[in-house]
Amino acid sequence: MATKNSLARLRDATSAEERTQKIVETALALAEQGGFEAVRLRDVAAHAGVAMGTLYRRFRSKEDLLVAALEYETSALARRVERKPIEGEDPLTRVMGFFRLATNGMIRRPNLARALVKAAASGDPDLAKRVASFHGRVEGMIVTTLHGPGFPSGPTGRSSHFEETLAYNLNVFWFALMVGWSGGLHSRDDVIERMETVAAMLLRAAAEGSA
Amino acid sequence: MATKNSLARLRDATSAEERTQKIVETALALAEQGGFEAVRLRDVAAHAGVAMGTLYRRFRSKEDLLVAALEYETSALARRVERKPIEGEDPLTRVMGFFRLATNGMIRRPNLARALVKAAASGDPDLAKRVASFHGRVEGMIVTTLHGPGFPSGPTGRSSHFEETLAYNLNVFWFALMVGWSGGLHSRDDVIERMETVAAMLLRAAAEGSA
DNA sequence: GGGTGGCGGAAAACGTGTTTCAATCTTCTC
DNA sequence: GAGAAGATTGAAACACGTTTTCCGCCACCC
Repeated sequence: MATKNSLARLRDATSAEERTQKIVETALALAEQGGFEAVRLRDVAAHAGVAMGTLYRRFRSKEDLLVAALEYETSALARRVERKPIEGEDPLTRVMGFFRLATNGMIRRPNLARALVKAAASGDPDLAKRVASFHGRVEGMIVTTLHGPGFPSGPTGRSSHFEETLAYNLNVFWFALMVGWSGGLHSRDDVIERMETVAAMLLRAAAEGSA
Repeated sequence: MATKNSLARLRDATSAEERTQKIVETALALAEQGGFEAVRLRDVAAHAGVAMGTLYRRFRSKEDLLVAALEYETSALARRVERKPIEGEDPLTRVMGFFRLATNGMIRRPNLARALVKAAASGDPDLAKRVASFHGRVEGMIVTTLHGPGFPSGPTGRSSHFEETLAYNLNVFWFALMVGWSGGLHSRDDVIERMETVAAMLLRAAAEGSA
């Protein structure tokens, strides 16, 4: 039974982390096809090859799972932005480049986007940490984009409290627009246009405030 | 059976409008006590003295009912604002007075507030009209408050496209902050503080833009 | 006045998120 | 290698939003 151990290890390469990832990827795939309701947890468990109990050990609820999926997607966006930083002369141009990228990335798969937004806006206090983590990541990307390419983006870069507040506010606004889009209140172009208006205002006010 | 007719009519005085209102008020009461989950539609129907079928004839879903409840509450706020308009020298002071009032009004009953916000942010496209109506009302109040007391608030008052955009953006931002509060992302004081920061920025930018 | 059509009402049925439980399997410790 | 501690499984049970089904009542028509 010495092989049992190694076999078990091989199998366990399909465990823990990978198992969780499989669950998330399955949820993403189902959400992309049919939105929030299409993510039936029985199906997720079956496709991912785990039992319901396991799924619920990893995630407290359907919303929790979908917020995890949102973090997963956000990581992909972060890699994209790190690989090819947003270009542009002034901060407004760059920041709008970022929001255009993010918005298009979401809206390219509307069912998925709606499902993720719904989960993130569900208001479940149990999810606060995960949701905050997502927002924090996006804010980080905004700060980096504000600074522009070539700026040390790690903890080295001193980002002022001012910049962080600005990034926070831009992110809040963008998220709210996505919620509105998700609920059919406005179109993709509305999102971009509103975002541009507000970003211009906030950046101008910030520039003058710090000047 | 001639009396049957009049009796039926009397009963019907408890019907239609009043019946719907009773449903909404029951939902509000339950939500105030125990939040979104506590609004069990079986209970709502029982308390309001109607059958499930009736409830579903009036409202497409639980979210629909709660958004209707949100409109109901918004009407109360609108009456309050009309009776005693927000005072203050400059638009920023007034508009912050309004948001303080609205925020406190919501947060005074946190369970209810969370339930209403969740419904409004649910992203169901079927609810778009009702949700848009709610946002429109709040925007109307914001425009009125921006103008200040003594200003014709009816269709007489010419509110520029600029003011409407400003009100729209302020409302979007406020709603997003309420979503964040609802999800435990920040406190009541955070909401007020963030709102103040952004309102100051947007109003300043607007003043300069139109100058 | 007896059929008839339709509006609601009551309640059962259904789907899906969530929980539970006993049995089994893994892993870690000695 | 044996046993303990914990994780996983499979399946059933439960709760609640939503849908469907069936029934009675009232108005209207001949």
